[in-house]
This record gives sequence, C-alpha cells and structure tokens, in this order.
Amino acid sequence: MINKEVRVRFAPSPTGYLHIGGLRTALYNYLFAKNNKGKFILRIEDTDRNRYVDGALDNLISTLNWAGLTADEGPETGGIFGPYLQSERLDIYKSHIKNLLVNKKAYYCFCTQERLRDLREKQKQEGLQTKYDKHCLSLSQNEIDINLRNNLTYVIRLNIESGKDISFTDLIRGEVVFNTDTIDDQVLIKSDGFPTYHFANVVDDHLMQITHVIRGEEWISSTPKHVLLYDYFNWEKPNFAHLPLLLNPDKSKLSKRQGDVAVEDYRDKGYLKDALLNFIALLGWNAGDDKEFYKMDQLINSFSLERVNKSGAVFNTEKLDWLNAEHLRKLTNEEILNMLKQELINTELVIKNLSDAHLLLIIEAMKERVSFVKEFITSCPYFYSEPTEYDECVIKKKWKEDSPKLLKLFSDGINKIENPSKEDFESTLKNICVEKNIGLGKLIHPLRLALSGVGIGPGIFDLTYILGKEETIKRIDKALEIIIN
RNA sequence: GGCGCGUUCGUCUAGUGGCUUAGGACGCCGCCCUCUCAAGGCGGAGAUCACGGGUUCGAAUCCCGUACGCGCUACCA
Repeated sequence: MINKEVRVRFAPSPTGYLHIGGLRTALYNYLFAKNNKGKFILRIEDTDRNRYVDGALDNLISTLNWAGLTADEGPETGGIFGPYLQSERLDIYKSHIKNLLVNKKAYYCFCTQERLRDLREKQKQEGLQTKYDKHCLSLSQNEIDINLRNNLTYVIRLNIESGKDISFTDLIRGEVVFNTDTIDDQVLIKSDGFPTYHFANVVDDHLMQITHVIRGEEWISSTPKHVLLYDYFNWEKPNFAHLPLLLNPDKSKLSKRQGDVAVEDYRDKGYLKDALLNFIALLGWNAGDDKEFYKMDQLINSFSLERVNKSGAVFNTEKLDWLNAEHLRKLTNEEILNMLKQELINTELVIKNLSDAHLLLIIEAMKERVSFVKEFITSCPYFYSEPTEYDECVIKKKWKEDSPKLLKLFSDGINKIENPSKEDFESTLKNICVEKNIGLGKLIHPLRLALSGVGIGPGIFDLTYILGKEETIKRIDKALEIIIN
C-alpha cells in the first residue's frame, strides 16, 4: 500500500449541463491528482434512466475540456478500468450483488410503492424517522423463489445491522460518526435492474482503484452506507474528503433559481477559463498566504486538501470580474487578438474590417481599461465606426466657444503632415495650445468628444493615431457640423 | 421531526493559546498621479471572531451547552 498511485474521480450524472459546483469538485479532484502525480478519472453516473437528457454527456465533456480539466481516463479517453459509463457496467453490478445476497448482507424486497409510501406517512405522523421496516428480510428462500418465478418486481436492499456506530475519517472534517439506527436499508438495485448511486459508486471506486473520494458535502450523510458496503465486501476503503458547498446569496445550496449555475453561462458571458478556475479554487481553499492570482500550474503546485475549508462559500461574482480583468491583462496582445477576432465575428454590429496590426493597437490602448474581451468592442465602439451622437454632458462641460476654431486649427495642422506619427499628433496639438496660450485640456477634451462621442477613453494621442489622419479630420468636420447646430 | 455538518468585516478569507488595538483581497468612499476613463500608489469606513458558560496567568483559537444556518432523510444523483 506504500507509494500507491493517487487515483481520483469526478463522477457527475449527465443531467444537462455542468454545474458550477460540479466544476469546482472536478477542479479540486484534478488539482489533487496532479499535485500528487496521480490520475484524474471521469466516470459518468447515468444510472437514473428517468433523468436521461439527450446530448448531456457530450456537453459535459466539452465543457470540462474547455476548462482544461481533461481526464486521464474516461468515456472519451478510455482506459483499462472502463467502461466509464455506469449504464454500460450493469453486468458488473449484477455479479457483485450476488455476493452480498448469499451473505445476507443484502436482500430482496418485493414491497410495493404504495406500501412504502404508507409506511413512510405513518412514521412521519408518529414523529418517527422514516425508514424501511425490513419487512421482506423475513421472507424465506422458498417465498423469494416463488416471487421471483412469478416475475414480481423487486429491489435489492442493503441489510443494515442496528445499534452499531459507523465512523470514518474525513480528510477535511476529521472523524465523523453515525449510528446504524439512523440509517435506512438503502436500495442497491432498483426495480429496473439499474444500481443506485450508493451501490454503483462503491463497486466502481473499488474496481477503478480510486484512492480518494473527493465530493460535495451533500454526500456526507450517505457515506456510512458506503463504508458498510466496503466492509461487507471486505474491500479496502478509499480516503474520503467532503467539500464545503457553494452557496446562493441566501446561503442555500447553489441553485438555478438564484442566478446562473451552468459553466457554459459563464463561458458565454466572456469569462476566461483561467479566471473562473482561479476564482472557484479560492472558494473554499487557500494556500495560507495572501496570494489570490493563480495560473493553473501554480494552483496544482499549491493545492492540498488539508487547506480546504469546512464551511460553505457564497458564490458571489464580484471578485470574479476583477480576477477576469487580472488574467486578461496578463495575456499577450497576440493572445487577446485571437479572441477579439472571434468576438468580432460574433458581433452583430456592422463594422469595418480592421487589420491585425490595427486591432493590436486598440488592444494595447484599451488593455488596462477593460475586464472582458468583448469590451474591446463595446467600451470603445468608436474604434470601429464613427460616432453618431455626442454625449450631452460632455458637450455642456467641455465644449467652449473657441472649441470649433481650435479643432479646425488642429485639423488643418494634421492635414499638412504626411503619415503623422503619434508624436506628430502630440506636437501639433501642443503647438496650437502654446501659440494660443491655453491649457492642453482646452483642445484635448473637445477633440476627444469629436472623435469618440464620449468623454472617456484611452490617451488622446493614442486615439488620434489609431484612428489615423483621414479619419481624424473627417470626424472633426462631422462633429463641428453636428455639435454647432 | 431525526441524523450530520457548519458559524471571523457585505462577500471570499488569514488566524491552530500570548507576535492581534483581529491581517489581506473584492466591492464601496476619499486623496495622489493625470488630457478623460482606467491602471497604479496612499488612506478610510466596515467583524463586540453567533451567543452563554467553563479550562487557563492569558482564548477567535481548547472543552461543554444553546441558538441559528445548511445538507441528508427516494427504486435522484
């Protein structure tokens, strides 16, 4: 058992989309695996046929791949412990349940849904814990055989001995104890022949040689059932680590009702995968220092389960926006260029075709002023098409009586220069101001307004230079015409 | 109801008995820089460490109780 390779799994059920909480569970599993030079396995828990959603599996895998959390083994990659879809492992569960059946660790139950419902209701009314009453445990082998021969529907239940303490050591919470009196005789095999999560996950984790089960806190209550199963099979138990939940603003478990929870929603909103991963990594974990900005490899190097928190964390995206801007600024202009071009293709605005060199100038000028790639378009549309209106507030504040004359002077000055450089724009403007004995702002502000229609943006000489001589002159003329009237 | 888990600024968190008048980050506010907006720098407001008892010379930190929150309580995962 020494130096056993670390093997962890992310085991989602394909119900439509990857939940942000699921992404964090996957991330922690991935980080733990990579930190320990182990394997990250993707296993699909598709044992509930009622919840089958077409296309969910592909969506799940592609979203995981987008995030860069690619599995070392899984339905897509394959591996020697496959198949990795539980719906394809039915024979395996069938053979294992026999083992439990002959040892009386599991038993057939022929109770109808109605009986079960009535039983539950009665227990509830009496204020008792709702629990199966082991009614079918007393069936003789002969009765069972007859029922089976008559094709009565049945489930197979875990036979839990009463009055015993079951404990396990959770890597995050320490020792957790449950008494078997509070645990129900869980259904292991459903009437459709499919296993329940509780049975399949134990069998698979064992067969796939999973060393650490890292999953959400909502599983902590059912862990004793799993522990019991390992004991009944006489299998070595994996380590358990139950992660704190991601919460809604009202502290309930993060859900669709209170905002976007699908990873693809955040991808579509323009969040960088590195920023999203960085953000959710910090929701429940920190290295013990003040570091907040992490790239993937740094996350892998610093991660440890010991430093995962016990309490839930509200999924509040304020900090996510900031992290997105931080990650965006760390990207090279060329990397941003590719994303911007994609964004330009997707945009519905009619815009002129700009060269890569031109786009690179825009990126450089705007990099410090945006948080999202799409803002290279939305926060500075004037780079792509001339303004059609001019901010009234700015006109009121900055447009003075002498503004038209100054702009005209500037326009004429630029017009005389062949291929003006950024410095040419600057010296032209400064010379005018010196000559007229006025502050630079007297010209800069009206000029910005004329060129962009707004009062905010990158440095004025960046703006003029990126727009270029012809466009600058043209826009000054147009502004003069419109604003004066 | 039962069982389990949790509880430090609005939010994410540091803190593992004295270094703490509880530190950082986001957000918010102010100042500086400055052609505007950002970025950056500086500063501010913001937490009686859920509450009550212990233990100890000393507790956010250890123990007990209470409250509150959350999770589970299915032939769903």
